Amino acid sequence: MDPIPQGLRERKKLETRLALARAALRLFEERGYAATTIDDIAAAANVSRRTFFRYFAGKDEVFIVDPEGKLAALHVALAEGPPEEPTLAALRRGVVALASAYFEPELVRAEARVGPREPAVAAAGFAYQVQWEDALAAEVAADLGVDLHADPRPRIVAHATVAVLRAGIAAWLQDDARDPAEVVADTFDRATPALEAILAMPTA
Amino acid sequence: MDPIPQGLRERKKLETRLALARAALRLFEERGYAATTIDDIAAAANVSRRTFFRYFAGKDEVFIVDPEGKLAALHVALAEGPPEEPTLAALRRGVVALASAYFEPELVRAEARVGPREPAVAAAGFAYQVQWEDALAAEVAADLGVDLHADPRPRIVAHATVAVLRAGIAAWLQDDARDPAEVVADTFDRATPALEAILAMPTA
DNA sequence: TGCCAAATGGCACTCAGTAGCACTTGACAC
DNA sequence: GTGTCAAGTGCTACTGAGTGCCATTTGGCA
Repeated sequence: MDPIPQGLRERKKLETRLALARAALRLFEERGYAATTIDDIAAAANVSRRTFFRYFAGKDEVFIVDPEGKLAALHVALAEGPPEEPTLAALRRGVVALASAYFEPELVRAEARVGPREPAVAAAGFAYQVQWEDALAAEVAADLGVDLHADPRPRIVAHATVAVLRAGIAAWLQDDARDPAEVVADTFDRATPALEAILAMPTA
Repeated sequence: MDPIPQGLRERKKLETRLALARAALRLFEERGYAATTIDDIAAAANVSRRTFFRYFAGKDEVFIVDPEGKLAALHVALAEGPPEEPTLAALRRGVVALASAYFEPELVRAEARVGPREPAVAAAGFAYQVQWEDALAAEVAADLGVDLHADPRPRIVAHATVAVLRAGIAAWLQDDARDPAEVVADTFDRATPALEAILAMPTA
């Protein structure tokens, strides 16, 4: 999210979103995910149940902000390079874009705390990750000029790239001081030889 | 699933499961996922709504069979090698086990047809994939003697390995004639140099 | 100050998912 | 065969997720 929202309206929205997420985090840890209703979360955040759904798509996505915007940012990042650039350069821009776009540290930390104990929360986050993998795989397939269904390399390198992103975020969680995009970029650079080896895989 | 269930009871169970999955596949394609209720599916399969939930955990998992059993099979496969074997040997056994255990071609094809159009169905399948990635990552971390949260390699190689599995299944979908486990094993073998390159990643 | 649009709250509704209990039907011993 | 047991099933009732609609409030702006 923007670090300093413009008007009062935008500031209040951010405040409401964080209040809902904080309430959910607290309640999930106090009594568990299943035992917490959306009514509970909304009441704890002093808004109506109806408002909860105006901020989040569901109980399992209460730590996820604007997934459509993130996917759009990924697509933009993949498309904005020069036509002749190496395949990996586009992937690097993609993961860095995901790590910077709309990055809300408090929600990332909340998901990292609740996710391991509540599979539904982890699965919700993972569902969007699949879209990133699809976008990355399509980019690689187009770049190599191969069929996504016949050649395994685009999918494998896409999965590995998302794993790099997740590993980078995990490293950032251990060390808040650095910028998440920078940590992810570092991780990607160290993984580059491995990603190149995937692209060098024999195709048949 | 077992190709030839033992008694009448077991055969009827398999029949009911497939009837539900077939009805769901047909209805999803006819009128879409959201417009299909579980009542519709159960009615089309001539069972009660209550029975549907005795076979599947939810509408989004109507093509998924016994995920706990698959995860257990993975853990068994990872554990059964000799202590000194190479890390990749255990991973190979793991994905081959996943490709063979409880493999029901009709349901795999159904999920492949509906998944791309219905994100909820795809997400349900991928949710279990996360557990496999966790298991594989833990295996690799233990094998390398490193911390899963500090060293990115276990997660990246685990993601890539699951991508190999998915790519193998995708290849099998294009060519039913071969055994799925065999196709996955082939894909894994071609990816081996790339997986080794991931393990060779600099750690800091 | 007054208008407009965004945001919210409340209500009513559908449907997913669960619990409990009664009933039916394979499996198996005799 | 016959009886017994357990697995599987149907039915009913309930909670809670998620949505559509409309009235009300509130911030942005002329």
